[in-house]
Amino acid sequence: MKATIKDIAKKTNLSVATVSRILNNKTGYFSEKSATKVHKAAEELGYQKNTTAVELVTQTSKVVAVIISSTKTNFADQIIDGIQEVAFENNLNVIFLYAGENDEEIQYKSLVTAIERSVMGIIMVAVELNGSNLDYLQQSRIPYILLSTAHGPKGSAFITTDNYQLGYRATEFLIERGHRKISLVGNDLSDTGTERLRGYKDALKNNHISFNPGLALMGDFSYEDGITAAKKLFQPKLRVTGLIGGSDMVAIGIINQAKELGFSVPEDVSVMSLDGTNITNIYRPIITSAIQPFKEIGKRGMQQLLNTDERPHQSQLLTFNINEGESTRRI
Amino acid sequence: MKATIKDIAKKTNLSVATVSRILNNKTGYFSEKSATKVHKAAEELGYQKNTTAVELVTQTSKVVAVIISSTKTNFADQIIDGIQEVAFENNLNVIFLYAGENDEEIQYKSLVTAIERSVMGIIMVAVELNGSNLDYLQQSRIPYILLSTAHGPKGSAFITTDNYQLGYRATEFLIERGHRKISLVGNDLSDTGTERLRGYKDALKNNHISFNPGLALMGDFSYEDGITAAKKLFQPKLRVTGLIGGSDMVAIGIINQAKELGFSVPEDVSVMSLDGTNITNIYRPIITSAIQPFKEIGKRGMQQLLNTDERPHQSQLLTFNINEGESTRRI
DNA sequence: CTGAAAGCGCTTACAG
DNA sequence: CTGAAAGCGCTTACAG
Repeated sequence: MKATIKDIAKKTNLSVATVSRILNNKTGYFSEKSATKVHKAAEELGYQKNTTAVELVTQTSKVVAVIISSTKTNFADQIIDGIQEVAFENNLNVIFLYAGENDEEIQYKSLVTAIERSVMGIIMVAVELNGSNLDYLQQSRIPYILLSTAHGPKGSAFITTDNYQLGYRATEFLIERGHRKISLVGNDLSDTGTERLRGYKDALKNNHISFNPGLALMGDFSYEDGITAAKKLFQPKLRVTGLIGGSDMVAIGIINQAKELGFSVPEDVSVMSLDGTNITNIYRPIITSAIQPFKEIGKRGMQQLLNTDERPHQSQLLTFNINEGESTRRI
Repeated sequence: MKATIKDIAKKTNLSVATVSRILNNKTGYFSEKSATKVHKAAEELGYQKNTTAVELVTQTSKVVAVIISSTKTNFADQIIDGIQEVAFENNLNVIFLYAGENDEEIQYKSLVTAIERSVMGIIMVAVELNGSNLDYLQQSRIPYILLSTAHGPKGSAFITTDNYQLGYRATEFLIERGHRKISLVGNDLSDTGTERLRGYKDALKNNHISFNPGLALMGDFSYEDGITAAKKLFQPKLRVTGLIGGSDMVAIGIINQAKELGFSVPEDVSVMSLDGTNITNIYRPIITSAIQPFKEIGKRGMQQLLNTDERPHQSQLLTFNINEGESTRRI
């Protein structure tokens, strides 16, 4: 059996109340002499505080649960880093739960795990909550925030990169370098993808380029989306000069398939991406990319959760920079 | 305030005992009529079970804590998948804690979080525990297991790929293809790295190639290790024909730096790696790699934790296959 | 089928 | 400075 404060009380001939006060260092409520005895006994018994009991009696928790959509989303690493950094500064514990790839059942199970433990807050990373899960989350009354996803309705707060600008400025970037046949590839049909598409269209329009629906290929940000798009757009002949991948993986898919078909990047075709994780620096050619501030998204998410009491959650759209690599060129 | 079973009891004019039995579906201990009333009241009150209280009173936990060394280790994703799969089958909850990159303080904090919650088991992924943290973990009496790391001493159980064979067979693979000047790059000084080095040396010896200490460059499995090694071994002229990177990142570092110096892979030099994560298929050239069974490591780790009672933990060394990509050739 | 009671490990007014 | 007591939300023998 694990030792409890009762065991310490018995061993030191003190009450559990006094032991508790000493262990929690409630200065002024105990004598040095008792303190020494208690600490010695605790040490000898190998005492471990039972946080579960503490949380029950104090009705508080110092735990934030982070629910992540999947382990396949490599940008989540940076968001996690940001969350951890702020949590560490504020002496909070963070537990992570993986909710699979849009799997409603696993998503629900991870919500249950977090909610039934009465965590102090929940951060959802890149999770598209379906209706009933969102209801469940809201009903719990636990403060929450959505990162790297943009749910307009239902009044949930979210923090993400400005997806409209992502679409707009990437398109503009290629236009400024002489491209006019530009494809947008691998974005999904959620707010994230549709905002990017809107930005793409507006950038074309403002530069007097007519929108060609055949060049906006939606998907789910996957490597395969890039492969598919390249097959479609590069055969029987190159129908575009520039492509924007909805993620780094999409861009790499495009480039690999371009090579497969005998085209060079950026000599024959320019390719850029919209995430800018570390892989863009490690791949060759180095990939031109809009670098999303993922770590900052994580930090702000955690900070905002801590300020719950002061004001209602507010959504934030963050800005970004475009890093010019070796996968694009002026034509 | 959140609703409790006491609220339900009041509303239904039943005792908390009966309410508890109904909510836990202890068949035979309640009438259909009461059950209906209770479920209705629970629904109306938005009742949420308080798992913290349940764990306290039943003195059990259905939570396994997984402590991961860092978000930079990309193979951890597959291990996580394996762990989740088995946990899901067994109706267990898994919480993940990130412990930084060999940071003793964060490592300790994550251990505290897990231990003070009396989780039913702890899985350490790619974590090198220092002495006092290991003591702390063992003292807690919570079952634990180490994945993808090999601590010989202190009787901890671990599951990992056979690192000796990894070193041996990768070296042999290159020797069979005519290479005799072979370098091993980027492995660390822990059991993992030293076992690989031992396998490398034995493979050389068994093939009558003398060991050259200048070709065994240790490191910490990083991209930079690959860059550094290539600078050292490729200038002023190529001093090796084949290299084995201790991780996919090390191999990519070598290849990128080779390109930088004007060498082609595999025409001028062959490079292979010892992880085999997805990036080896996405990079070009496709990287020849010993594919570690990471997902299997995760599954077995979780399974073994579940069998704690039956027999003491046992260490396992798993086998692997080598996938021939485009980054190596016969010479 | 149901309830009263004890208890999980801890904290904290209240009283001295 | 210390202790007795109540209570956090729940479960479960025990008794009926």
